[in-house]
Amino acid sequence: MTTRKVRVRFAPSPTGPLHIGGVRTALFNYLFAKKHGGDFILRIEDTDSTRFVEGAEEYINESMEWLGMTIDEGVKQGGEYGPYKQSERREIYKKYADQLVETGWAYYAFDTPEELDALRAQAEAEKKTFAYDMHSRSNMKNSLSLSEDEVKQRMEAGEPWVIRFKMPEDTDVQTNDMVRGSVTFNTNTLDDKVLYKSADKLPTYHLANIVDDHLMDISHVIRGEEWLPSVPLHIMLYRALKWEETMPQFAHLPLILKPTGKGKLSKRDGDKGGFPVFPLNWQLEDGIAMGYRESGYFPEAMVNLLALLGWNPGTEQELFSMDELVELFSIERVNKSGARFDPDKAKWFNQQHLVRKDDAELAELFQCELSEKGMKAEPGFVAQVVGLVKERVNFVSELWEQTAFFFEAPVEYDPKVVKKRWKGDVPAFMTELTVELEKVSSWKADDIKTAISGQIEAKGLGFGLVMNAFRLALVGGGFGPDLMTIAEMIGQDETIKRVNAAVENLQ
RNA sequence: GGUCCCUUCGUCUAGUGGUUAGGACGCAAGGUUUUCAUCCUUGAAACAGGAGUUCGAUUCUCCUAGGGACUGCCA
Repeated sequence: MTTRKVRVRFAPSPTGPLHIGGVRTALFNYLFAKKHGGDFILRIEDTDSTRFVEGAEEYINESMEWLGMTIDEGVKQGGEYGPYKQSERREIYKKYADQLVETGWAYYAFDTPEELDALRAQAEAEKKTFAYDMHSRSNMKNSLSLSEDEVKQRMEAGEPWVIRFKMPEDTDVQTNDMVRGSVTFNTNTLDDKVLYKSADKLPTYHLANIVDDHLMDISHVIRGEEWLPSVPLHIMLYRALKWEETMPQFAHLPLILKPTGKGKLSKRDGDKGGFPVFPLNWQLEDGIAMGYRESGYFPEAMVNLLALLGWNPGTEQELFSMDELVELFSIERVNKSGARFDPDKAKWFNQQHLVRKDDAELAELFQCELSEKGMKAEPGFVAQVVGLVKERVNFVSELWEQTAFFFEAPVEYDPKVVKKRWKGDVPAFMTELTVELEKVSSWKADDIKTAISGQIEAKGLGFGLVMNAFRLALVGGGFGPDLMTIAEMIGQDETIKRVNAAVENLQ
């Protein structure tokens, strides 16, 4: 058996912003493709004309680009297997739907949605479940129960119809899932799914999916666990179309669950917990759905955290670049059980990636924030500042609150610190200290320290007491990196000015 | 209800027929730091339950319980 080229697809439907679970599915597809030197295809599954959302397709493209998942074939990229948008492939599906009817694998049905709803409601009232299946199909309005003439008549009269798959009886369907192993279903529990609808001349997901995967020569289908129950239908479809020989291999990924409580992660969880569930911001009628990008996450951090939700390389390494993930990824090491999303750990991943960035790169990102605040600073200076504090922030957006004092004198002083540090002999001493600071001829951290230490000793004061007050004057609070370094960086004049200002303001 | 899937610290997970069941996030304590943070050290914390197979099961099998997905002319 010759091993065929790996070709996988990510096939979202453009009904809104891409969910984090969808992003992970895309990522695993991408990693698998690249690991095996294969193609990563983006197919837009817009077969539900009623759920189409403007802008969703562009959102998907932008998300993939931001995260660094390069698409080999797709609507924008083109390719030899196009079109890559299902609404542009109508004729193709119609042909195969007809073929299934001709070969007896499917039939026309005229039951209206309202009739079916009524039957479902009725069944529910009797605590039963209605299914359009091998048991009920003969009582329904379809080409199996109706005479040929009547079928023809209804169709010629323009009555809407659908094509349903005629699920065979009592057949065991077995699949060898790449993450779950052997799974078996019996067709007796399956229903006759709609494959095609005349109303909008479009197939449903099931038919479109099989036809496209076959025609696009997809080798592996990697998708969420919610698709597992439809595997037997899909296998039967491959069989009915005589494509079983080249049927792709399936892999069903575990779900991403809520941080607390039950069920799979949803948009509401993000709102409640204050963390993003989407890669990019998405405008809603009643507000905005937060995105990772706009929340300050690095794309590589998001990729990293998503990769480890349901997969691990078996070592104790937790931080990976996209290249490393491609190198190490294997579908066999994907977990079977659902993974709860942990917002705290997500932050940690971002912090880890932030610390690992070099100062110049971070400085560049920080410059944007600075200019928004009307601050101008030399790139070299900003890089130095960033280097001093990057270990104490999770996001670029937190940089300002840690470094504002490098760019402007404190506008206010932390009252708690004032109360604790600015008392007794301190104010008087600080005034004297400015005189000493004036005298420092070489404004370097070490020299400043020597000067201050000498003065403290001469006065017999506590080192800590003075230093904390000095920090309060320069920073406005009790935080920040090494104080002497701060003094050196803001300069001699500014340092003295701030001490004087503090003495004046904190009487 | 039916079908299918899943089950190791609170969370993400490693792991093996014989281990002190390992790591990470978070949490707690201590230390370093003139401060905050970092950092370091330490600690608490798990094999869902019951049978069976076996000299020995967290590991293999079965059952139970719990959780989840699906059950649309949605994907």
